[in-house]
Amino acid sequence: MAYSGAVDKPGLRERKKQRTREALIDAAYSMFCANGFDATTVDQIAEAVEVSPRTFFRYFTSKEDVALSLADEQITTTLEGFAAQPADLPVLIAMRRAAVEVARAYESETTDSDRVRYLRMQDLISASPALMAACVERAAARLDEVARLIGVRMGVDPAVDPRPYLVASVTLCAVPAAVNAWRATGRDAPDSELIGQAFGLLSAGLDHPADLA
Amino acid sequence: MAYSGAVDKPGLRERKKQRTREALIDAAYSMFCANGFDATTVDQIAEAVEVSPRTFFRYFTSKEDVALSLADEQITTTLEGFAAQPADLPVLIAMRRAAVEVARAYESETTDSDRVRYLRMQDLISASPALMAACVERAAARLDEVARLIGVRMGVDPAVDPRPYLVASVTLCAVPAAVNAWRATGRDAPDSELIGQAFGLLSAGLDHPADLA
DNA sequence: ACGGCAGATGCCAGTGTCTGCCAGTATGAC
DNA sequence: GTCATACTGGCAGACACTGGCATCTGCCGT
Repeated sequence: MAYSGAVDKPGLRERKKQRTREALIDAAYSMFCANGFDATTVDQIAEAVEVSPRTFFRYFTSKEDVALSLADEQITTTLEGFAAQPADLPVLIAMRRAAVEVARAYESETTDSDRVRYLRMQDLISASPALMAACVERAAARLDEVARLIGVRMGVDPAVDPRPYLVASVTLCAVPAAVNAWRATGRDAPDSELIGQAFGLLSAGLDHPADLA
Repeated sequence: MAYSGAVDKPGLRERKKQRTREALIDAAYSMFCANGFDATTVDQIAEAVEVSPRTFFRYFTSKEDVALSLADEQITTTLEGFAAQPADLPVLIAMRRAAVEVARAYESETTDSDRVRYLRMQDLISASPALMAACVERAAARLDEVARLIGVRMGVDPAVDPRPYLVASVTLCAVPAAVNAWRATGRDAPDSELIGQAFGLLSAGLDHPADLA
């Protein structure tokens, strides 16, 4: 290496790739928000970044992929936070804390572009059924992983006791849907609070009335 | 009308349409099961029934549609059963009863073709991510309808109180996912039992241990 | 510093889903 | 029998996505 200042310089090729990837995401989000997800074609996104359409598919496996790349990171971060919670916490409480932490982190993001992009993504997913489906599909793909983590905390084996799968399903699928609906009801509380409330209801049992604070 | 014997004869045209529709579903299921969902093309299905591919799309909006036509009916039936439950039952209990009833009805279906087709559908959906996604997309499309029904029973307005949406999401999305995972764990209990257990856990609150009977 | 290597990209052709459009045919109403 | 209507087929085309091949460029050993 030339001079050892940085910990590990990624190399020119790698940086260029990263820039292309970011540019594709940015262009895609702009156009999705301007014209809608369905009305935006891959060709248009590629043209905006001045790469060939073929190249787009070398960075993202599908049109949905570019829209949900942020959501994926979010899930990953949440799971890391979940695993790091104190071991004596009940499962849903631990999951709630992790989810709320992540939402708060995005909400208080200093750089505008990150925070705005996060909010845009929420709206995009809400607006497009195709995206919503893709979102759940990706979540389902991680169901095993999540169930395993939950099983560890519950002290049971997901292969024998199905409860981890139930909790995993609820977390991955029902909570986002509920938060989405919640936002639709007009309350403009930040997502972090809505997430907290959704978990609260689940934790208490859905049939028992709970205060909505 | 010609002669008023039957209550309302659907007419030749209508009957022919119904036959075409059934034939398409049958052919599709056979080929899906034989070669898989993805490996089966619309052209092949159309050719098997001797209609043009164009006509296929006049009966079904997509390839997924033909595979999920049964699931749609199932949801509809469940919702009807839900609305018919005694009004003093808690929401999840009522939903559980309705869902279990429907599953039982299919399991004890007298005509083999219906029962077999139901089981085939389950396996198809489990096996194909694309189908799973479409399934969720359709469920999401009915979220408002379900939330409205639940709101009536809870005595709250879904436009103000988001809890109906939470329950609806859980019912439409988390429960099927959990049941699916449950089946994957190897237990070969009938779906009706798995559904019942899943609702039981939700009703009690996910953090409290519950017997899995 | 040079040359070869591997990865990144572009271009092209092709598959498969799905949608308008227009014309031909069959059904039901009179 | 006649006519409007609905159903159908065939065609052209948009769009997502994939494989193959040629080209170029950053990377690395010598």
